[in-house]
Amino acid sequence: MKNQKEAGRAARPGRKAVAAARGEGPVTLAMVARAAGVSPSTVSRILNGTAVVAKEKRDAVDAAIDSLGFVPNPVARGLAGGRTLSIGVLTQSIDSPFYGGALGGIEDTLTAAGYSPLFVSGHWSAAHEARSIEVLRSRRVDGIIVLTGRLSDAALTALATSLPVVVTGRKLKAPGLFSLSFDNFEGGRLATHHLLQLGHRRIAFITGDTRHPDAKERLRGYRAALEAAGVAHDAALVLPGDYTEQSGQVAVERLLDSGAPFSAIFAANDQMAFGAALGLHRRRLRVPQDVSLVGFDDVAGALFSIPPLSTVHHPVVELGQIAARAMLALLAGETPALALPAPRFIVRESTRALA
Amino acid sequence: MKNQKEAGRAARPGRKAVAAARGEGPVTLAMVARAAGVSPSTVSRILNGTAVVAKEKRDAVDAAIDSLGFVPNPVARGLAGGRTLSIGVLTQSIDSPFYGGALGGIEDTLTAAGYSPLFVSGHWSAAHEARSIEVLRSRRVDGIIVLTGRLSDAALTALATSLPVVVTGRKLKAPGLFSLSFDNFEGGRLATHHLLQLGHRRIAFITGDTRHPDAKERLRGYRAALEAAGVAHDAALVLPGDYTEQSGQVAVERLLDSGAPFSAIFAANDQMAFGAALGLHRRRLRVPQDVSLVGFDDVAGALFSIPPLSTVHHPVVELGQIAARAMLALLAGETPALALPAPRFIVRESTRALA
DNA sequence: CTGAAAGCGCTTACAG
DNA sequence: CTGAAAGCGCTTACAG
Repeated sequence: MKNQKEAGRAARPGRKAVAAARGEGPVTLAMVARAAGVSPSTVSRILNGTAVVAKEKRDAVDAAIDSLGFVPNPVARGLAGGRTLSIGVLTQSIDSPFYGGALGGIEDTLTAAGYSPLFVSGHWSAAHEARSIEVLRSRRVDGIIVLTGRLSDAALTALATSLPVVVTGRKLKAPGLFSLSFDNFEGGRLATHHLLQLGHRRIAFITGDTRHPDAKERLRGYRAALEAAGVAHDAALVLPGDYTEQSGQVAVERLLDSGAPFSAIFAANDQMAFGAALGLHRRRLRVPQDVSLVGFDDVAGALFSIPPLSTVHHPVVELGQIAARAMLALLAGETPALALPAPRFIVRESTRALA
Repeated sequence: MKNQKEAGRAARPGRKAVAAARGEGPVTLAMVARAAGVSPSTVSRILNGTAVVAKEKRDAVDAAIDSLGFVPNPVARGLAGGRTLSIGVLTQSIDSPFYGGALGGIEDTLTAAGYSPLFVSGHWSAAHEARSIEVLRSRRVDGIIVLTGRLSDAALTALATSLPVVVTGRKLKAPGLFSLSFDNFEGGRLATHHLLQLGHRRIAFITGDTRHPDAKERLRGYRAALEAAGVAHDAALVLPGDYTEQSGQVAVERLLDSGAPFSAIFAANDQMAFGAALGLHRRRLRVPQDVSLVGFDDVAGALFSIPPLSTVHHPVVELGQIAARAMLALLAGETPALALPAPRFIVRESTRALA
């Protein structure tokens, strides 16, 4: 009997000894409870604000937490309570120059609220995205933020029935789902309008992947601005692109080879604008002296390109922050009342009035 | 008695009903065991390859797993087994143009091995990094990959006593720790050598934050190359920078204002080279006609800068992949035998022979 | 307001 | 080779 008890008690010190040897101090909630002279339930309730607890017990627990340096184990919390305090974030590529800012905004906002983001990549494929979502679910994230991507609206709506979902880049209404979309149409209009104001009439447009709604909207904005200005639309001036620098460069080569006259280029994103700039440079065409160039997104590099690129500012950091705040609201059972700032056109040095 | 039993049994269907209503199917290991007619222990052992199991039971379990679509819950696994199959990754900024590639390499390699990366940012502050490491530990990651940063060697060595650690950007030997360092000295030498070969003698150097070992090494490489070529070192040609575009631009302005003659600039990273290029552009100096310019790192933007930047290729994607593979090796109890590729200088269009 | 107890979904000695 | 049992560190009805 005594031996058994000894053995039983020995288990704890043994564990602690091991932990100590590893330079670690895995203080558990039970230890805090013991130190404070209350039950684990009470400690848990104080931790979670789940119930009102007598002030003196609360103080004793707080003191114990401090002195022991207790940090709740999110893993155990996840198993027991069903909350892991982690939020899945589906991005297309963890190192996208475009989404980088959004990831940072998400991380900061979530971390400040005690949540951890779990980033997974979709690699621009619906299949990959679906797999990544599965990883997220198997990790029991409390919610999922989807940065655009190719998942169908139906898939997202279905997902939202089991988890709060925040999605960017589309307009979707469904229970448990909040969507956030940037006004790409207005952005496209703004950029084109800027060029028109400078006297340009022959304005080429390099499209993004037109399977994406945002690419479509930007194109629509371009057309609407031309139309509003009474400029006839010329199909020869619309070149296909896919949002990569490479495609921007190729588009310019084609445009030049086609012989169609133009005095300005509007690339549907900055990366293609950079490629276009290089394409022009190769043909000894100067920006903005010979050709005015505008981009879209205002990625970090736009400020230091040569010349600094005039572009539509896409508030990606805010996008991330707002997406995260919307998720936090959803988690709190609230209905997010948040929206993205309107597009602004940033005039830098890549455009000039038509002589 | 009957009622109790009913109530007891009702719990399961209730839960399942809820789950079903949410469109979810949280199949548990216990369900698999029941379906296969074995004990949970056996299922667990098959899952983990922890013991040899009779072929027929194994087949039955595999079949049950397939038909039920069972996915083990990593959260429960983490609690029970002490392994979470997640690896913490401490980066400085989730949206760094430089580290982006490394994060992608880490993600791909880890994901393929069934692990999930948990990215946290240090924001270039040791205090922040320490806090982020705590988040990682509280989440019970199985190991931590540290991408440079400001943590002391001692802190990392201590960390490695409780967890496998892989650190980049320094040379450190300690139990449970593997370090991976790029030959920045050689890279600095290579870039300078390229300029020397083109006939340049007055080569300015824009440093990184010299508190970082890599920045120091690059500077050392620059000096060594000059010395080897018998070129006197001129302190007026060494300008302080901090790895930002902004600082590169400022450095060039200072250099120009100082009146010190020079025909080439070696910026300790590409971002500063971009800033320097803009600074030169502002003063109507052309690259490479008037000034040759080289960078370091070969970030994505270098290929499409104008002109495309000659630079030292820093294999960041491989860095990430190798760091992840080293972690996997450490986790398997092996000693990683991995190293980074040697630096290569990439000649593009920002340099030319001195007339 | 607060405890005792059961349970979250696994893993792992402990015994066959 | 395989089960029954205990336990990982929490949370949450259930009873006071």
